Amino acid sequence: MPPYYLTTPIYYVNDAPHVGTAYTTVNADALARWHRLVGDEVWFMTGTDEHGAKIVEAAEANGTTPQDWTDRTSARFVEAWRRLDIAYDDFIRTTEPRHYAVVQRFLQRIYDNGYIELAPYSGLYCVSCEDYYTEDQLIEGTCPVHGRPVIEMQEDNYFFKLSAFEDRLLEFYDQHPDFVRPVSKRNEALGFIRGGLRDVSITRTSFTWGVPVPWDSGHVFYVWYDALINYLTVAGYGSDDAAFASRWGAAHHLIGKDILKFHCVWWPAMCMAAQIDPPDEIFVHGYLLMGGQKLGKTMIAAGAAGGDGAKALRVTDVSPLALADDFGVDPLRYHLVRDVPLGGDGDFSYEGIVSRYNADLANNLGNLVSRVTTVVQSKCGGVGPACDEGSELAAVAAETLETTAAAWARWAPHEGLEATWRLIGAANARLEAAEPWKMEPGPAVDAVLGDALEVLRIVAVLIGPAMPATAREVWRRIGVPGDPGSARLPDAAAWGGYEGGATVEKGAPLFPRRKA
RNA sequence: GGGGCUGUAGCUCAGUGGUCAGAGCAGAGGACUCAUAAUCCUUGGGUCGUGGGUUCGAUCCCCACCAGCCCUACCA
Repeated sequence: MPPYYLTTPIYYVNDAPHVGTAYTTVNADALARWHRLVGDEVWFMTGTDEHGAKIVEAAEANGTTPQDWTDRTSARFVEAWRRLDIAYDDFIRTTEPRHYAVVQRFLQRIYDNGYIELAPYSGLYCVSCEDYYTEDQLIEGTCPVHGRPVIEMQEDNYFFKLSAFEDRLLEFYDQHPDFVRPVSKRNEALGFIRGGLRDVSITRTSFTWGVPVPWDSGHVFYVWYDALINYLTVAGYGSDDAAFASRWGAAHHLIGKDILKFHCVWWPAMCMAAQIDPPDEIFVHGYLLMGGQKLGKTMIAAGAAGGDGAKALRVTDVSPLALADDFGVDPLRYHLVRDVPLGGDGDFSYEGIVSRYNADLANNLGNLVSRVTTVVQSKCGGVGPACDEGSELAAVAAETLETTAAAWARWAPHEGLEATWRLIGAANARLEAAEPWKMEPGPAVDAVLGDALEVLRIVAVLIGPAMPATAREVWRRIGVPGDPGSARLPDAAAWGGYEGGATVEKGAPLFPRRKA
């Protein structure tokens, strides 16, 4: 079993999970499940990023300590991912002792290698960004990101000598053409590197909520600088050499485009400085856009505050948990995986979810389950007949498996699902042509319905990564024992798996059609 | 200022230096009634953003322009 180590970004615990973070996490979970399905030895992690001045501020504003505040906010992510059926193997919090140990070990190594040095730094500082700005970067004297006033600050900071890695990074990119995908994002990273790299200030002395710098007790590491290292903590850096050797040789980061620079520029340079390999691959996805606007914390906050009445009120729908309550967990997951190609930006709208839900889930998959189980009741006494080994659908199923698998393998789960749905369409067409509901019970009816049941069995396997609960329910209704999540390709999708003789249940519609 | 991306049927998007530019959804017509007013069949003539250029020939190559988005040192 080839190892496959998949990571999401760790989420900053300043606010609740929103649809954007759910988008990343659900897609990562679906990809992890897909890799398990094809037999990879998957290690899938997510977590929360909990240091920095903003956390200290938020804790104070809420009348509590940073530790208490991060305990509470991190728990909201755990809960959200539980609700959304995220099957991670590890959830890391950057405030955990295991992470402190790895950060200190890793950065001590870089320090010992001579890539970190002390330098005085003074300038205009934004507390929210935790960063300095030059005069001309400011907008009317305020931070260009947050619009907040900056303050005059001076401190001795340790700097990571990022500038020393310009050539080595370019060389690495040259030798690893698939390091960053898609290509458009790789170009962006290359452009950034070619534009010249500045050394990065990586420590702070103005507060203590961070990982202490091991060689200088007055400093803590800057939050981003400790955050990236979480991937190593989970992989077992310095604590489990066997796990680390396996996982770090197969590390795949899924990230949003906003943090491209840290992952595609800083991170490989940090790895080089510490004499380990950079990760295998970084896949950069786009944003969900809503009415052309970035859908994020800021927008949610603005909406909650009032603003433009009708639109602002829809903000509650934008909570992934609210959407899950409304549509169901699997339909939400399906929408997040199916409707937006990973890599580009995508539109996110209530109408879009409803439209996709009705077309794919209610009319096609759900309705197919209903009609097949109904006819099995009336023509086969509720017992599912075996499929026909020589069915014309066997070839369609084989082609579907091939196309679906190829798509998932290249980070195109939306195309994978699209391909899977063609098999559902073929089954519907086949029923229409054969009209088993008009036939007398017998071998001919059995063959047609057995084939339809076999399609449902295979479809359940293939949709499992995106909709695990639905996959289980389909198997249960058609009488297939076990959990499709434990199935392994390609065997599980080979034609002929539906043996017949099982009790088929006609239940309520899987996905009741929604009114637009 | 610099860099990157996008602009293709009502909507969301595929796509290729050359026979009629494609899919899904929506819409239209028909069939059917097992099924969740579902399904199946038929139906898409859209200046492939605008103007040039290269070429025997471009939607796809080059240039300019227009429109929109993003990055330019810390919100997935």
